[in-house]
Amino acid sequence: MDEQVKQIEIESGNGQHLDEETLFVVSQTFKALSDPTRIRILNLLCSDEHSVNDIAEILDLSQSTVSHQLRFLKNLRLVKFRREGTSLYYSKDDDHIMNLLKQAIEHATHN
Amino acid sequence: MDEQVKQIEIESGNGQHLDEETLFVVSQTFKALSDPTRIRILNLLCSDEHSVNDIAEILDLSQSTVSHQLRFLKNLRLVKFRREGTSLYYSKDDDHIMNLLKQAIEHATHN
DNA sequence: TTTATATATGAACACATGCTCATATATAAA
DNA sequence: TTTATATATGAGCATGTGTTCATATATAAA
Repeated sequence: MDEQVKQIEIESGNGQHLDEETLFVVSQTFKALSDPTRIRILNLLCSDEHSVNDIAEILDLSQSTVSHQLRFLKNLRLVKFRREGTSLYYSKDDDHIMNLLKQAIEHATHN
Repeated sequence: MDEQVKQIEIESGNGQHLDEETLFVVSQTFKALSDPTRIRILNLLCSDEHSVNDIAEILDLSQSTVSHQLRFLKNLRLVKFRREGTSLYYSKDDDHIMNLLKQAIEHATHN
């Protein structure tokens, strides 16, 4: 890699100019984590996989709400699923972003 | 699923139950980081302090927009300011959250 | 096939959000 | 005081968002 490009990339998270695509991806990622319902779903999927109806029952949400939010999270590749009969079991699909959520929760509870 | 199993699942695993206040604080924090304009402002304040007009000029935003967003960020204690004459110099006020932003930017650019 | 169960989907609605515009406030200098 | 500069603020508007409701789709069993 070219040294100048490399230097720019190193500094990209340190106050340098952010290109439009990066800005979009970062804002979308944080938007996914900015809704209480999605936070609860991700927090539940932090440890284990769960079917849609399980998530709805555990978190006391409607099946439709859970399905809509899972689609949102799936489009951002934050969760994935596997089929077993008629059930779809969802689980986390981005450990780095899940770690951001964990940090924020700890930051909020430890103060 | 019966109530006892449901209760156990809520409190088990790595993802602990999130009370309403934690949920609110976490979602508000991520909401602050979910808008491109606020991301650009925070990214600019990552290294140095800047006056309102400086931020507006550097990022090509209106003075009103910058002031509104700074109030938003100040209410969440993500930024602070000091007065010097008629100018207000804003700077970061939460290194932990700034670190979350930095991580997300690096995650977005390194893929 | 019919029936039951699980999940996905789109429309509609209420509410939130971010920007612009005009104006208010605050400090400093003349 | 008057004037200039810097910042804050509220109203209005267009757009975005999350939920509910009804319904569609998909898989499995009878």
